Amino acid sequence: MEPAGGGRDGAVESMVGIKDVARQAGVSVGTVSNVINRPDLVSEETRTRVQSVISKLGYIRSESARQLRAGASRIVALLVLDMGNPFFVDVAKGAERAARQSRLGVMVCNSAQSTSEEVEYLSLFAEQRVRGVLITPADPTGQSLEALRRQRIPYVLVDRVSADAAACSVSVDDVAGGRLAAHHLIAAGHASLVYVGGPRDLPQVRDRRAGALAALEEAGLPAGALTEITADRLDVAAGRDAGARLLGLAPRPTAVFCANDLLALGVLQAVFAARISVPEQMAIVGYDDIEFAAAAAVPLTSVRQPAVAMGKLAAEMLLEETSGDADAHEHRQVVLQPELVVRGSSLTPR
Amino acid sequence: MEPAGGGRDGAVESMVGIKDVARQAGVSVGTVSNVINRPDLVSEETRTRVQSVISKLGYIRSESARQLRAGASRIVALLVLDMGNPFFVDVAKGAERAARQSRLGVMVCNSAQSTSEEVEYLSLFAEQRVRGVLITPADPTGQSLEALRRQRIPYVLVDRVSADAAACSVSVDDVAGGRLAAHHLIAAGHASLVYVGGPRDLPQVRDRRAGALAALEEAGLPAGALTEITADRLDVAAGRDAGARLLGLAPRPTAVFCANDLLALGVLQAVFAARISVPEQMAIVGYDDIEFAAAAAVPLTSVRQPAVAMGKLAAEMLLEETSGDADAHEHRQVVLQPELVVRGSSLTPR
DNA sequence: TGACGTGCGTGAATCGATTCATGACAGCTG
DNA sequence: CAGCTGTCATGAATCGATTCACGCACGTCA
Repeated sequence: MEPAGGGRDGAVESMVGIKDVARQAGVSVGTVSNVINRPDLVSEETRTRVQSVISKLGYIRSESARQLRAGASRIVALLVLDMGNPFFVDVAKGAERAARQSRLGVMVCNSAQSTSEEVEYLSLFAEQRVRGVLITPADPTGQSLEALRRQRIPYVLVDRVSADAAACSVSVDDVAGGRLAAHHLIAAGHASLVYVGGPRDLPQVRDRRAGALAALEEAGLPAGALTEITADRLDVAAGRDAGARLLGLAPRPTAVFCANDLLALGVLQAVFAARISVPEQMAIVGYDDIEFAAAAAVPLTSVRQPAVAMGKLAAEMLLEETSGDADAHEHRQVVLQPELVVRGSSLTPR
Repeated sequence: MEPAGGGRDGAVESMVGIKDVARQAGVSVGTVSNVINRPDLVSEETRTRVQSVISKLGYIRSESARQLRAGASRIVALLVLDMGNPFFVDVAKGAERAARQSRLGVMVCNSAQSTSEEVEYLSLFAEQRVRGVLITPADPTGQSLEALRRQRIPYVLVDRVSADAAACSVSVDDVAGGRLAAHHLIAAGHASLVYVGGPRDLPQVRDRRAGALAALEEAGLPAGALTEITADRLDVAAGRDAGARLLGLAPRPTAVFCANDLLALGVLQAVFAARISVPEQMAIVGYDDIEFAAAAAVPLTSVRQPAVAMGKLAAEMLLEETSGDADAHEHRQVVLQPELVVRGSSLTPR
């Protein structure tokens, strides 16, 4: 295209490397590297001269080369279950924030709850020699984690507790969250409630239910006071289905606790379509406190998870693990506490 | 460290490289490389032997080294304006899908509409020598794009039209979308309507308004039939504010068209709180058709953008550009068509 | 004056894979 | 048998940065 260096600056030919800088500045490549990485080893004069050449040529150092020597890259991977769920978007925000403070990038990927996609991504991460992985595993057997361990890739579990303490983890106390929600409904005068759950193999779903049962027991109510509806996924459409089933129950329930906000929004929609007023005739509580919970036609009471904090903390723990000696590191299991946010969907009628 | 291959597998010491494979298999490193990259150059026998050593040692090739020679990495960057907007999440899904078919990874990052964050990310991408960048620019001056061009990083604009045709772009015809929405409301009998827009410098906001005006004109209505309310951001909270202002208008509007679904949800919530029934007393149309639009208490009529297709197409165009000769490539401006999805929030009363 | 320390810079080795010119060897032909 | 072709494998050069042992110049002190 362009004849021969006709352009304004020298950027016509491929990429300017450290050697070009060294030549222009009349120093060795080692010195240029020192200017960049250990400026205190270089004399004031040389340093400024090299710096100016760097900016004149628009030199950008190659991460590939740097990481080839260093052994690990400056990228942290985040593998979540569902990018469509605002909860995980918040986790990603937190992780990104923490990573950027160390000038690291975050590669956010979506396993969409599929074990095979998870495996595929993990192998991509291994090839990239990522600094570490933040993961909410989709694979219930734990083989994915086993693979990470074998390949000596540091990882931190997000929204999961590490069963065998073989890694760090950051999670939220789902039993406590379930208890908060159920306790709130019971205190409002409801003597029985419905739990709209999801796939049985999700720890979250089980724990939140366990918390609700605990709250019933504390209130002296029988376990039979909890009716259960099982959705097959944790999204809005599944919530609508669950809502329909809910309305078929007799006597009609007055209080519903959903395993997540997407389900709750679906339920709310079904209930609203049936012209049943919320919260007067039916109280609804969700879980996660996503932005859309507050934005629903009837703002949704929900159990807030510190999602951003969780992502941030997870990333920080990963950085901590990968910066010091690997041997000196002790795995930690951090469990954060959820918080009830009361809104219109569950206010006591009077 | 290790005396002489004493462990179960060799994985105890650091990382197994191509040299280890070569030694074990009794061939040269060049041959191992050929087995991986050009298997047809290697005899059946050697190939299987090397393959088996590879899997026995659990060899994983280093992307850093590979890309050092190749010059570019196997990562595509996606820089969006707002990760919290499900629209961009869908774009990301599409891009990811296309990228994975070529065994590329996507690094999704969030500029949060901040020019400075955008700049920071772009420099990270440059250091990483990413294969290319998919970007919805936050910087209105175009300097970010200028920098990309100077550094010879291929990029594709997403949800924007390239003004000077200096790059590929994939966008949706926002004027047509605005026209669709307004036409729908006019056809339902509304003789005037309100446009809830956002920041003036966003092309989307302007174009959708222009489309609405065009529809008015086509229907023989005066331009004054369009009242405008300007939100300062494009999120739910801003929508609530706009809704409050909307309700203060006299006479009360009967039809509202919002520049995006987040705004529309906010408006819907404000309107609902004021006990005004939708769509009987007020019709509302949004834009983007995010999942939560259908999930609203009154399902939201919205202009659907082919977000997933857009992300997919953008990624494919980028791959096309980066795989062939850069010189042979001709930049294309693809404009997709939006589609009206009619739901409860705007059904004609009778 | 010679020994020594210090401050600054050099240049070669290195990371792990790719690529290509070269060579070894087998099989075929005239 | 010499000459030629084609198939495979080799090993060295290369990508761009980091790192470290070394050397040079200068100053200080005994």
